[in-house]
Amino acid sequence: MTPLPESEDDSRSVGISDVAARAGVSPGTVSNVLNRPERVAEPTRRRVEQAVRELDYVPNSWGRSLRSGRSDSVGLLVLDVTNPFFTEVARGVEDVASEEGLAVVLLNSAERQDRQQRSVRLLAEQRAAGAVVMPVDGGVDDLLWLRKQGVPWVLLDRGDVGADVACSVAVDNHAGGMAAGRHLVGLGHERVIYLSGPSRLEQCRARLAGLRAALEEAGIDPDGAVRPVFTEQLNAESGEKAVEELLAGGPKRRPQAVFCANDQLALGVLKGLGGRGLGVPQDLSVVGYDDVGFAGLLHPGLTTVAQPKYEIGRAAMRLLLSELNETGHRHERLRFAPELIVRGSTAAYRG
Amino acid sequence: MTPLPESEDDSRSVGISDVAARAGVSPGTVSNVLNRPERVAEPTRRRVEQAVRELDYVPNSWGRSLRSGRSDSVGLLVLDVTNPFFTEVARGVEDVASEEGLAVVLLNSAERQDRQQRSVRLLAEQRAAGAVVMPVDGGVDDLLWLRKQGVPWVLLDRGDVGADVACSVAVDNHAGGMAAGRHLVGLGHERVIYLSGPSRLEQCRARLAGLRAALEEAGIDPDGAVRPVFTEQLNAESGEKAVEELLAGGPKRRPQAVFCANDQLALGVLKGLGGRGLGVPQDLSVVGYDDVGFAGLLHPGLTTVAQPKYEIGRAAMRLLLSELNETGHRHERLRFAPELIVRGSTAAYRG
DNA sequence: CTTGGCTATTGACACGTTTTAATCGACGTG
DNA sequence: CACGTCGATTAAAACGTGTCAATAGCCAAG
Repeated sequence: MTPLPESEDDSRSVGISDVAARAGVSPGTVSNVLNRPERVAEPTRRRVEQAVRELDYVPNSWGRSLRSGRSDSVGLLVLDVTNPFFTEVARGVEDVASEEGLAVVLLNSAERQDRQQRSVRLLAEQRAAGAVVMPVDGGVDDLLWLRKQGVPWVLLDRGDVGADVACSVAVDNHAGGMAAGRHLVGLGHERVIYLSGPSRLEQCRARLAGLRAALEEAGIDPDGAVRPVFTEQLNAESGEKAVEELLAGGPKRRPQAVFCANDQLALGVLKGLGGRGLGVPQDLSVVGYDDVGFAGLLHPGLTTVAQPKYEIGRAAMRLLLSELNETGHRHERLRFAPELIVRGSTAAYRG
Repeated sequence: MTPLPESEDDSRSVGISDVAARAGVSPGTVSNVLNRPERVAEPTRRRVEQAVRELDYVPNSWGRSLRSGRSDSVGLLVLDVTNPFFTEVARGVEDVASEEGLAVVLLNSAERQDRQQRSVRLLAEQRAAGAVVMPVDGGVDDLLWLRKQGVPWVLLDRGDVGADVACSVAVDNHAGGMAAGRHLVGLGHERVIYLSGPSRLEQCRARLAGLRAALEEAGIDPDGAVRPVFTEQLNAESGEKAVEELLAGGPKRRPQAVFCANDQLALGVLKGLGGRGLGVPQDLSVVGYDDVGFAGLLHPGLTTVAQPKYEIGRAAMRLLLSELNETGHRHERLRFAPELIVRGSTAAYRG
């Protein structure tokens, strides 16, 4: 049996000089035809392009980057790949990057400091062009080191870090908490629980502050009216588990509303309340945060504070691009406004 | 004012030869100390390590890869970053890769052929060590080209492609459809709608076939009993929109159960039914597929066919690793078994 | 015919590493 | 003392590309 006349790439991969040889020109010319086609005369360019096609040549980006000192991939460091908030952001980042011909390396810190450190190290070794980062809540020392290594980054969803350190894009969490608070006050609720994530998260604290500000604004003493309850994680299991604590104190002291730092938490709360025979919104109003995909599809629909997730991702990537391109760059703080979306899970207090 | 005695990295990035100079050895020795420490004598090794620390040297992976011909990053090409099924898989892939010191480049084809092609091209240019791929349903020509370029890959969630082409890991969709079917038959349902995604998706077709097989097994003619309804996409919006068609034909011909190809679809269906005043499971049973996070937290809980998403990801990455390491590699087909999870959304038919 | 100017192309080097073969020094053995 | 051996280190050659100064070719002007 004679082997099929396969194409001739059985050898090691084909390099720029192979193409040059085939087209009867020098490697430098091939490089020019690839990178600055205007500098090379029409007929030679056509010959080279033909050779590229015939040999199925694909340039080696290591060599390119090594020589030019420029990489065309950026990092995206998130806290949790499985969180719908982050994936929506990731989609935004990816879309803009891909428009620009940049590849996105997704890194998942799983909210652990050591994994963040490893990821940062990797970005430095890869000499990534830049990164979009949602840091774990410890210090930003890793990140500062990364910038000193020549990899700039944009901060995502951390409103507390100043513009002296880096560009950042975030949503005004205080305003979000306030919007939720005003809504609840408007419905007549005066005894509300704030179901927070871990207290170390700046986002959680800012939302609480907003909620309290809304009550104060209405002449209600926030210390008496809002009780914060902290959970270990921002997921549904934590929310469901917290229900017991929410209801502690018996029916007389039962809260009139629960404002959750997260839709996942709210989901767990809804589940837990349902299991205990409490109706939403008849017995209790529930407000979430984020407006993730399922929020509008629950029954009742979840009233929640929406964040422009996809747009956040796009904006962060754009900020990074401008930092990469502009020569005299000044850091910029971008703040989006959250939007309250009223659905069926909140109703007037029937006192 | 004298400037602070900053560390001396104001110059361009520090290379291996800088370290060598500082430690009073040759670059080769530094390389050895980094890669094969046993070959270098104790005192020199210590000197070099010290110099590395003092200069804060971080090796440049381009140079390394260029020379050694080996990359330490693998691609993960998914159909939709925002789909919880994929993100869970991604987490599995990432975890195994990170154990092995490999970086994962996440690429999103958004189910579009052109974006898949671009991604494949990128992997070739980057000379990725390998890839885990969930291809769009067109042909696998792009992928075959990629392998010819020297980048091996493992197929994910596509049961129809043979082991002659590549390793693959998937879940037995036929068995999953059958499990759902048997469950519904056991509850007495004999008029069920299969709410499929696009008919071109092999997964959707296989699940339908399984459903039909279960009915046939019970002595019911599948052609009369199950009506397939196709949607454009596998998301909640499509599911909600499809409700109208599900109910077409009036209350007399109303289906007794709906089996959805996807939990997102099922979510939309639940929402749509609720809006029309139909109760689940009293008026209609609903079954989903995947068992994504919110499935158990809905009210009622969604009966669904669970897939070991995280394990799939891990297995795929392991398969890829073995292909990278083994010399004489033979492609392997790995098949996971789905598991039916019965919750509140299904009940016996009250005829 | 010579000179100058312009364009298209070419060599050669640099990028930061790894790796191989060669060198060096020291030490034990005949 | 000569010789071989062995371990530690080094010098130099790759890897595939981009860039830049230099060159060849060509035409028009002097």
